[in-house]
Amino acid sequence: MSESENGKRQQGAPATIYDIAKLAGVNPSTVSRALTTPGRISARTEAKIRAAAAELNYRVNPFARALPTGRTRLLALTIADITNPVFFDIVRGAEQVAAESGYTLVLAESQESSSNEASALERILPMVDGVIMATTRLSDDEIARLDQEKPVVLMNRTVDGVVDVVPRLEKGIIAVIDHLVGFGHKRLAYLGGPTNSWMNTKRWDIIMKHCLDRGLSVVEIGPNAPTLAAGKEALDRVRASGATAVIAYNDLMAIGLLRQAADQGIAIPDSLSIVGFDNSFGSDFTSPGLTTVKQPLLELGEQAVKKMMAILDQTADSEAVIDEQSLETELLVRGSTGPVSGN
Amino acid sequence: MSESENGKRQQGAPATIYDIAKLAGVNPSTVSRALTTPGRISARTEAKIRAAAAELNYRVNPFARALPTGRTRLLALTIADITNPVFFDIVRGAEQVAAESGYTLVLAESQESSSNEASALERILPMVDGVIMATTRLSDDEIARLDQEKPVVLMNRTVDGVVDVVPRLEKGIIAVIDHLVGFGHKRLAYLGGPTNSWMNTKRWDIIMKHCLDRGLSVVEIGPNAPTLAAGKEALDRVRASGATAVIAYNDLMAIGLLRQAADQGIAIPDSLSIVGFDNSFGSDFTSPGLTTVKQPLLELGEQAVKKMMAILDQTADSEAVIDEQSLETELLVRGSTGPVSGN
DNA sequence: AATGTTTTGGCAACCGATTGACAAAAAACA
DNA sequence: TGTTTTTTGTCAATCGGTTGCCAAAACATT
Repeated sequence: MSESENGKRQQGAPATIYDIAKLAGVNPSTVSRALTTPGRISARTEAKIRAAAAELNYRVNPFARALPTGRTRLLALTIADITNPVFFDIVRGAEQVAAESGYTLVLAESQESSSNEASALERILPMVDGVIMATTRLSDDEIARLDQEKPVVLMNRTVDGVVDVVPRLEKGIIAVIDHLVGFGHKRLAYLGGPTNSWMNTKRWDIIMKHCLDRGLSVVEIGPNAPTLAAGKEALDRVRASGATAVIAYNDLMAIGLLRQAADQGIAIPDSLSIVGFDNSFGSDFTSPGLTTVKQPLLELGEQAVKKMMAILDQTADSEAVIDEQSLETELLVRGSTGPVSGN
Repeated sequence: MSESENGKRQQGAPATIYDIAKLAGVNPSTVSRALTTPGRISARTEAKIRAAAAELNYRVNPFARALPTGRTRLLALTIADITNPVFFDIVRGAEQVAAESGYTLVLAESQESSSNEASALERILPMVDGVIMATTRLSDDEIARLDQEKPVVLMNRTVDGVVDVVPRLEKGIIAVIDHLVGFGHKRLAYLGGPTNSWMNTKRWDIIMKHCLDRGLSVVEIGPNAPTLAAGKEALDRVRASGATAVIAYNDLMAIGLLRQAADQGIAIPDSLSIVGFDNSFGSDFTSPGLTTVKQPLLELGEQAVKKMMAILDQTADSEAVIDEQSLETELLVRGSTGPVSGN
């Protein structure tokens, strides 16, 4: 912050194709063709133009390009709460695939509020080519309507008519339940997440079904916010339920339980087995580490963007890419589960 | 994915000011004025136009607007590694202030690589009004050059002539050292971060200075990647150094030390006191919780965007906003530090 | 009623690219 | 050499807004 502060900061206005045209002695449209339609212009002229472009340090103006083409190469990614580490790998996977294809991600955080989400989307929608919803609190109707305007890819949720990426839950959940049964648990609890979370309902349904099949008793405790604090608060209710093992809606809540138990001097897993969902960042920070149903988060993000690309530039194999559902959940055993002890 | 799949997904092309003009029976330029320059157009006409706009569900095309004005209301935020939870609150704080002012953030992750960072910026630069660098691996020169093209606000780093937001480190660091001295520690270690991190050098310099002042011995162990894994790996070196307390470059590394110690059955803080930096997400997941030098991360993000706004729309108090440096670090004591025990 | 002043809205150029249509130049063929 | 075909580059319209300039309309003043 010195002398240079006063007045304009950027002097050299960025070069345009008109500048290049002048320098190379051709028409602007020739420049455009040389740069975007390889082969359309003779090699000699193209080389001359590229040299001029390089000399002027030219970069296309994405807006000027977006205007006639309608394509911005921008993708919206909506998440409920950036403070939730599940999004780490989702975002990273999405980022990577997007960058490879020359797309850029714009993050829209809703902070768990559907009105926030709607207004953020309102703002971004006109400038993106599509919307990827990692976690959305919007209703099915709103999502379907959105999909009318711009292509949508949903993660971890299904809405009729909308493309989605949903890892199969069954495998992981069956493995957890078998794991707990193997330790002698007979009374389970499910610590539920937010009401308007599609995934929450789904997880509970499948858990309940498989507990019934095996003659285990299971109760749902909730709904709760999907946060560390909510997990802490819920510990008393979980213990009161008489369950010897609890499966939480996500890792954050499970860690909350774990932390609260530590504070109260309750031994984990001796007095209570705890399982989370997602294997998100931090689930191995605790002592003991958290047993969890791992989601392929990185792949989730990757596949969502791949599907979006398939929708956007319809190629031969688009159909196949869009219909692919290859992701699975799996059990990851750490120290927070163990044999039921005589209580 | 049903009947509606085939062919176009979006039918109703978004409304333009021309559509509104036709519906309201006025000239397109009048529509533009009515919508952007309140007061320029008579109340009656404006009302008519707004009604028409509402009826057509009109939203400005940001690109069409950006073309003549050169302002996109998009801000780039560069971070080194989205997997690092320090960014949670930074991003959230930045997001919030940006959204209030009608700006949208575009995240650019460099994954700790300066070439990645450069290429991501290359892609985004033409479409943003400014760049906020939360953690950058670029050199001073590169940053200064960037600032020539588009306004830059730096976080946690200082480059001559570039606007920055840097919390004062002294207060927090002095408090830690006094805290450790109070517990009887005489031999400290600093577990260093990456070489090209400005902040790493800064932290080490200040720690060293104050240790010297108090006649404590201190060694730097590093450089290291700023990751959990690097922290784990470093434990042996830390113990070999004979230090009774270690201050890590960031919380992630400190947690790595903590986890590794737990795995090896080394009691914390009895055998070794551990301190982190940042108070980032997850630093209270561990047992014991991590003592850390807390950074005002949310405010950091907020203030960075505020400064950017001040640069972008020069108002009366811009100077004051840009020059403000009010943030402080402070000590947050949890369980990972304690009295030195006879070893 | 005549004149002056302020409001209000329209015209047209412009931002920086893309692209269909076409003419000039070059190459291929007879 | 003359004709046809292909290649190459130019012209001009277009995307959807913004904005300086100007004329018409409304209002105020004498």
